[in-house]
Amino acid sequence: MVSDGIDRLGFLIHDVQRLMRKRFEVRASGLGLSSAQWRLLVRVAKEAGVAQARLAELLEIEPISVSRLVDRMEEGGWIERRSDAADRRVRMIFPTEKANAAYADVKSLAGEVYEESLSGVSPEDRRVLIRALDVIVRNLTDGEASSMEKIKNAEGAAA
Amino acid sequence: MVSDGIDRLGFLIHDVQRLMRKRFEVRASGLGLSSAQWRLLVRVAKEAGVAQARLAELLEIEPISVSRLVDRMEEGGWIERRSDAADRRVRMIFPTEKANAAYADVKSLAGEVYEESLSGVSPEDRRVLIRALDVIVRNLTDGEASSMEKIKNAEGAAA
DNA sequence: CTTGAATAGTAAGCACGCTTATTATATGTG
DNA sequence: CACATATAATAAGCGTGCTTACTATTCAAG
Repeated sequence: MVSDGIDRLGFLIHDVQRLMRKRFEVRASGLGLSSAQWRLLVRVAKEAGVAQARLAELLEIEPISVSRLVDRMEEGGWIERRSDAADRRVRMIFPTEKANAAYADVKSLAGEVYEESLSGVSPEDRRVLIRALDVIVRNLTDGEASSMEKIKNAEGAAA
Repeated sequence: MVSDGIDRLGFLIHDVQRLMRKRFEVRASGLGLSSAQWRLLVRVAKEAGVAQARLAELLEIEPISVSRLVDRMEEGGWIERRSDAADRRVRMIFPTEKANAAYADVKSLAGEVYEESLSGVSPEDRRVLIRALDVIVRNLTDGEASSMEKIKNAEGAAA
């Protein structure tokens, strides 16, 4: 019962997240890109011109968190804010040349960290791991809707 | 090759950690215990009188992080700092009555969050998940030693 | 005993998440 | 048009991690 280690799930996830982030940031420190900035950059690379509010949805963080992250990334020369002529509330986010140039490098760097993390884990177990994590994300994301409103969000995602 | 989803590992871990912490904190908000405080409390409950420096080792966070966490937990009435007569540099940390009383409740609350997270994951896959996460922690912790000193730490852990 | 290195704890300041509140702009309804 | 509501972004301030630098204390050498 206790020996399955489920009671350590939270501690394990917390430790893994902290260690992976740390390792990534040591590697990427030469570039000056944090892991949070990298996550944002991946999205912006795929959807150049995306609005901050949409980024917040995609990254599942609050708009204010995007705002300050984008502040620092703009200072770092990774992204550009441009105004939307059609809706002057909106700031459209574009990757800079610097970001495009670094993209492939940082991607392979992230891949290295994943490989180091998974050293000794069989391909079979890796699949189970990823699948289980996907299920957890889904369980906890849906659960939010049950405890609060956010049902409109679910509709939005389905559309 | 790409369809195994390994390239999403960092994103998944990050999301799972954030969602689990959030869910825990919503549940425990009535108590005023955050997940970081809960992690520390578990250690203190097992080793009453432990020094802050030792807590930092156990939790694998920096002493300064323990210091400020303990500040807030002392304010919240969860722990007590007592001076060590034998070594006046040391602050020994003890759980309060309030902490002891809340311990079992919060533990079962954490268990609920884990169960909700793992809904739909088979016992078999749960074992694989825990095992894989354990391996990742070990891979990334050892790797730190290779890049820095910390070899003495490994000895300490073995003793 | 005195000097110097090591250790325990803290201070200051940063990154990144959050909540709550504010400003500017759009939009829908009378 | 005018007013209410909604939305995009930001501001202020907090929690938890970090690095770097400091004080107080201990301990090892001389």
